[in-house]
Amino acid sequence: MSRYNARVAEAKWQKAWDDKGIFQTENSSDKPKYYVLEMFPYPSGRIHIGHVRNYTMGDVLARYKRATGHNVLHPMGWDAFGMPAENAAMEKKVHPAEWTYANIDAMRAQLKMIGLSIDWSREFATCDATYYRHQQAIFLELVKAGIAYRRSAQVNWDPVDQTVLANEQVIDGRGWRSGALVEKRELTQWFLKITDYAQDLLAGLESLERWPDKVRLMQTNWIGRSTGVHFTFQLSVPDGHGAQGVSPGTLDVYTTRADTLFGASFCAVSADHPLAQAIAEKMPDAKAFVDKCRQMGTSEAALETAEKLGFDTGIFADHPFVAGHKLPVYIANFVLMEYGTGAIFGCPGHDQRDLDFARKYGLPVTPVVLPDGETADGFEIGDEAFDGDGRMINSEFLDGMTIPEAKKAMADRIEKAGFGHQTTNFRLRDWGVSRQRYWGCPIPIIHCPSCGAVPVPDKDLPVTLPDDVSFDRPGNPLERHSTWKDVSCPQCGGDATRETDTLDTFVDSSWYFIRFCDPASATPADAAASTYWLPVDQYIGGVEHAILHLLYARFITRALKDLGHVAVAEPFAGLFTQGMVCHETYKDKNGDWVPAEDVIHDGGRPVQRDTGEEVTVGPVEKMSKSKKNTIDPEHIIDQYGADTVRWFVLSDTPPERDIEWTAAGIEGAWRFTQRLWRTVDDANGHIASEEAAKGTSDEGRAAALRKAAHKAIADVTGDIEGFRFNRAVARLYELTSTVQSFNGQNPQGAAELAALKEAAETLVQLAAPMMPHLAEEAWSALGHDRLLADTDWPVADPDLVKDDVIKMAVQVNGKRRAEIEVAPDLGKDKVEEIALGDEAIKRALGEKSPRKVIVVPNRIVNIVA
RNA sequence: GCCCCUGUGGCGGAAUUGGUAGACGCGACAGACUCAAAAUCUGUUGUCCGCAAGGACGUGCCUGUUCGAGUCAGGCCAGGGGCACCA
Repeated sequence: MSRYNARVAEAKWQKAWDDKGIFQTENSSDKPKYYVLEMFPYPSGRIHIGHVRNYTMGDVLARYKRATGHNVLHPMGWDAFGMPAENAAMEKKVHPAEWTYANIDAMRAQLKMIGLSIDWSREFATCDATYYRHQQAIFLELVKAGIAYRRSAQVNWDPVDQTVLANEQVIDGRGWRSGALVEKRELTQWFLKITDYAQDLLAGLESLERWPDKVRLMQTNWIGRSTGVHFTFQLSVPDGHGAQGVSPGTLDVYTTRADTLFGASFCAVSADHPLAQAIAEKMPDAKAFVDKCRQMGTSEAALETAEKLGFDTGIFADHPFVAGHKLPVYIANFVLMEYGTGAIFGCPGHDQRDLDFARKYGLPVTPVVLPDGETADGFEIGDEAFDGDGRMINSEFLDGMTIPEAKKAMADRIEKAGFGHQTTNFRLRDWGVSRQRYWGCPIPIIHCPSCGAVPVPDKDLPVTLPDDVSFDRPGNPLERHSTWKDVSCPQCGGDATRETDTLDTFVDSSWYFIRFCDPASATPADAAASTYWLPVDQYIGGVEHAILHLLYARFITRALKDLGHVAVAEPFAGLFTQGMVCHETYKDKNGDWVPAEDVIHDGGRPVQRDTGEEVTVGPVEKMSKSKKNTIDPEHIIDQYGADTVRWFVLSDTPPERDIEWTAAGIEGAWRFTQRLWRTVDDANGHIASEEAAKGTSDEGRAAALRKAAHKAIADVTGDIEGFRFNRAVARLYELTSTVQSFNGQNPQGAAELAALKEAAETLVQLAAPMMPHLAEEAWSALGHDRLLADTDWPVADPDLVKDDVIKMAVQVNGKRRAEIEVAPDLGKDKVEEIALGDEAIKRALGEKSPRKVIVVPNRIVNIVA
């Protein structure tokens, strides 16, 4: 009996695939095309288990599709721009490009160890000038089309480090390095008009049938289409008010609950609203409040969880339908300038946030919707606003209406009176793409004092990043790089400066899948290649990208379609979102994190490998560097081989769910690797035995084995198609056990040996997408010269997949009392007869007689007595 | 705070989508092989009552719909993901 040597076999078969170039793909074929893509990695330096899981899933699918006669595109590249490279530059004094390309080399080598069926000839990194050259061209086309534009927007500003901070770099309102209080600062920045596509992006979701419902729902909510009313309040400024003369006299609001207008008790405007700005200029305490709002984070979560604060401006808004009813106008920290008009009216009775605000500032609370079943007399709002269904009260001409009726009636009345109109509003905001950083795609614009923002002429593209930069000072090195920055204007020839902002890395990842179709194309997208390959048939990646990356990619693809670059509007026909990889966390007696790879189990106690000191086991969390609970796949592959690691990440846990990495789990996968090899090896011994060939077969046993093999083909095929890899794994465990026990029963004769050969080959073929190296080795051992990677997928014989007899449970009043065996698709009457004749059922029924018998064919019988 | 997801034995999970809850694996226990250990093989393994036959309970919690609910509806609880400059 031979033992499987993963190290030798894996190197051997990787070379065999490579030498024949079988994973290199042509841009045309008689076969149907299939484009499988996993979200490309950020080159952080090391592959982590999450990558292995992601790429293994894609590889299973790619290999399966190849075997089922598809022309498969399965490429790999690098999402290579971003902040970590600049952080490394600051901390380790290494150039971002050098750091990034070294990481790519290291990670490419690691990925190749996994044995992925990737067409490496199409590889590129987004930081390659050959890639971002085309991104710059696309950007200029977007400028020309009016999709890219400039406007002022706020950023997080660290006054000590003199730099813009990402939201994740703001911790409790302070800069992560300097600890200084973060300010908001206005900068002129580039935006992409994704809002022009809001309705389109929303409608397109309906066609994405092979996307998870939850992702479509999240995007729907993110786009946030609502219908409501936009209308104008008349403002009155009391005599002697500090803001005398600055008020524009009116205030525009947007509401989705026009029906509750009679319950309004205040108005509120954002601190960034022009009215708030105007008042702040005249009133010092208003300015103090606005400044305070400015110190809050820019993230929505920070705004929503912050204490709701307001500043009473002393100005009033006149209620449009109640003469003399004046609503105080507040500046409030929870009103977003970005949404609607940046101003609202508050109806505390029916909105929890408004209610909290009203209670805090002593404003009246008038219920205007009466819950069904309540009486108007004495109905009051307590601590909870009522946002359910009901009928209007206290609302004059709306009284007695349902909420939808009242919304319509109020909108009609406002339109007729001429101070407002019904409108559709989106929560989606335009996409700010300017980043004040070096390590990104330069924005190909030249700012000229006389010509304005001038596009860099196409012949001058790409605008490449200068290499000679230093990170010893804070801020963007491009801004102080005069030989790069100072240029002459392409239009007038006068002195001008380059745009020093670079593009958001989400732009890089919004069209890379198009570039893979033909990475050498002289245009951003080769028409023939992209028409052939797009859309991506199956995209696979983390659910954390469910909104931003996927929405931006859908948007850019639509824009490129409108610009004539691609033929499709939707880039990803199928989407699968995988779960994360988690691991236990460990701390030492000082409460410091202990690296998971340094922890061993000594007699059940977790201890540090070197010191033997006991560690405390913390919760199972997503693998992260900060918690030191990462496992380096390279170490595991060295120890067990790639197939074992691939098998583990596919086993047990459904792909969409989080998986926990455990030492026991990888051990179990390793034992199975050896068991599978042994099973095929043993089978081979029987098949080759001249002695066994002379014996006489038990036809029944041979037939049963064939049946098991063909059922496995049907099951595993369905499981791979349906992304149920964990179940495919379970089916392969079963088939292995079946073949193994057949081996143990001394098979002989033509029929048994033929069945055994078929079953062993089937087992190897079905395992191949998951354990490609071992499968090739076993396939070769079974006497095949042709590569398994080039062999067709087995086909199940429908006659062998069918059951001969079906076990049906029989229930009495919903409780299982017996099991009967019947022929498949036996008539209901017959089944009922057999069920009622069963001894256990007679006993269970006792004195009672059946009142009703429900027979679900091939499933269950329920007797109601 | 808002949006989305998840919750089943000691553990990972399965359940043909409303029809026998616990497939398959891990762990544990018992046995075989071995001088011994490892490896391997065989068997048992949701909980409770019972010698057994058998019975009761059981899918985070509560309520409901149904002949029948892990699955559907309503209300909670707990954990996770996203929230627009992390990728």
